[in-house]
Amino acid sequence: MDTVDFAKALADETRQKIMALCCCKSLSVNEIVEALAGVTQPTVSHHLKILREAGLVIVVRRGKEIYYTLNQAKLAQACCHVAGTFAPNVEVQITKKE
Amino acid sequence: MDTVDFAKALADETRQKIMALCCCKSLSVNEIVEALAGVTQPTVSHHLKILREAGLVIVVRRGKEIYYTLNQAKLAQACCHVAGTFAPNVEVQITKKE
DNA sequence: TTGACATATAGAAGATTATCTATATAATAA
DNA sequence: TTATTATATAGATAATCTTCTATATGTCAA
Repeated sequence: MDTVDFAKALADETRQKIMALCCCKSLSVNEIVEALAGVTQPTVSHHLKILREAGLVIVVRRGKEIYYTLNQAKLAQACCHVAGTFAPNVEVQITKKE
Repeated sequence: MDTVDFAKALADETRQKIMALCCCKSLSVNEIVEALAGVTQPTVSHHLKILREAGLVIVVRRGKEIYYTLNQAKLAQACCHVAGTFAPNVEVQITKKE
């Protein structure tokens, strides 16, 4: 992924809250809306779209609900790519996966 | 550093060009302006201010000129922090420094 | 001190983004 | 099919950000 697109996807507080929420579990849009408290459903959908287009979330439909999960591997990879691009003298690596 | 501030500092194409330019060498503001070609000096100064406030550049004055260098260590550290925050199941580490 | 050069800051204009309300689309249940 | 629930999209508004021009500040040399 392009480093500018990646940085832009990260560069919003609400989006980072959403990322933190669904980084380790699958949440439906409504669950995210409830967890955020103070943000409307269309706003959450808007942010999810940006994360989706950046390839940072995994999307699964189950019945009426759509579940979002942060793609940790993709995110870690993008972080390493940024470090590799702008800090070539520092070795940043993914050392272990689960 | 806050992950939102870090992401915002990265989230601009011109800023990333500046980062790439002075990631491995010290450049004066005018040298950056010349290298960018198409961006005015005040615009460059504006972006350098944002990078400075994010702690991502090292600033040294030599005579009339002010030299900027990207702080690779800080940048790599911030990348690892982002990965650690949002991808806790992936191990991203600084494995070697120079 | 004055002039020249390098960089920063102020303020305005235009572009992009975040957010809202209203509404459309999709899936399910009755 | 119709009603209900879940999510997405459209369009408007406000805030934020990028960029410019004009100007101020800082440094050095004459």
